[in-house]
Amino acid sequence: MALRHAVLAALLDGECSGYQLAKAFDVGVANFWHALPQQLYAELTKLEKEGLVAGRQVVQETRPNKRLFHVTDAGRAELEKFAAAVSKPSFIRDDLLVKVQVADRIGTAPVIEQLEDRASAAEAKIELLGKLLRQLRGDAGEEEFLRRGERIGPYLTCLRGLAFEQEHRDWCLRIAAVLKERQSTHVER
Amino acid sequence: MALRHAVLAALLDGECSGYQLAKAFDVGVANFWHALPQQLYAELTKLEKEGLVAGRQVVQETRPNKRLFHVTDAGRAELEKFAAAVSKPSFIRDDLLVKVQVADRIGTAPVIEQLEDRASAAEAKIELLGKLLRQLRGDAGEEEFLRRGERIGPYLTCLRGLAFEQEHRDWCLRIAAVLKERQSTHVER
DNA sequence: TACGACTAATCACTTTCTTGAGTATGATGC
DNA sequence: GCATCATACTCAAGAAAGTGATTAGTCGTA
Repeated sequence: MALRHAVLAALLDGECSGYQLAKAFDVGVANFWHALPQQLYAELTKLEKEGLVAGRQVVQETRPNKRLFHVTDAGRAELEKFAAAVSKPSFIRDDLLVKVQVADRIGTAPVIEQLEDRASAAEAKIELLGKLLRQLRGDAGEEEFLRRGERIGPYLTCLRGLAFEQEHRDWCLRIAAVLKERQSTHVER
Repeated sequence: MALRHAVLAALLDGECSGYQLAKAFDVGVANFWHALPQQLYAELTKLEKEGLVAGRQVVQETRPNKRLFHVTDAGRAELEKFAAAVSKPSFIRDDLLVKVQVADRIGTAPVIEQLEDRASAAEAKIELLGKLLRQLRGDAGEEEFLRRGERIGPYLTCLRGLAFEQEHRDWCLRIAAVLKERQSTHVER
């Protein structure tokens, strides 16, 4: 039940619309949670009903009207309660790992291809996150920023995202190499 | 829809019961998928109905009877199809990250505590995985084993699990340290 | 000899996530 | 001038995942 909290967390950095939120959940926020637009709209509706966020209609001339949401006091309280509660452990859950687990039994070729695709995707994400981090910390160095920066929360989650993607890329490349070498040496499969 | 494939993957290493499977999903298999016993029993039932696994009753004297399942040819085919299909990208999805994102806004103390708990949990998992890896590769060194070992799939996923846990632990400790230092220097929060 | 842990599993239910389609308008590109 | 993209959102249906409780015999231990 943490999508709601992820939404509250994202809205804490300023009023925004469901649409903008959906974008955020595709880049920065994606480092700690992922969701499709439909889920976000649905969650916003629920949160509004429960009084944890409030929305206001913004009439626009050249674009469709939109609703901007912000976190209410009750919403903040809910977040605080959430932060104090025990968190469930985090798990890796990845299709590709299932495939690697059985790759040596059922054929390595398609898995190698996917490992390499994943490595490229991770590489792209790494660059993106690097930019995001530089942007967040401005002129300051990392140590300096973490000591004295105003708002470090998003920076810290991005660091995690970055480390995750780097680890992911390295693993993908290493495993791809291992499987390739085996493919070429013992051809008996 | 990959719990079914995770189950098939786990059963590929030998016939086992729902109960044994549940144990496996708590240690080794947990490196690529996690599920509760109830989910596994339910999935096994479905898989059996679809002919992807087959079970046989084993009557026991001193323990409750059990059903041992193995993957059928159709199940193998399904796994092969799955391995060849594109995999959806993997996301981090972690309560604790949501909390860190807002920690500097709503109070760091409970978050620091949880970060340290997580770090210990990760440490324990790291040791466990280290043992598992040594066990899997037997006498051989890692490089050697990966080149010539019979069954390297589980080893490769464990490597990923290990790297993940190490990264997780390091991040938790670093972030806890950062938040602590801020707590002590600018006390104005 | 009572207590809890282990083996082995099932039932009932809820929440969450995904898929796919649909609406409407303005801006941008070829 | 036609196509596609971006903004902004909604609805419905279904699959997947998660939660909680329950049964019941056996084994070790305090």
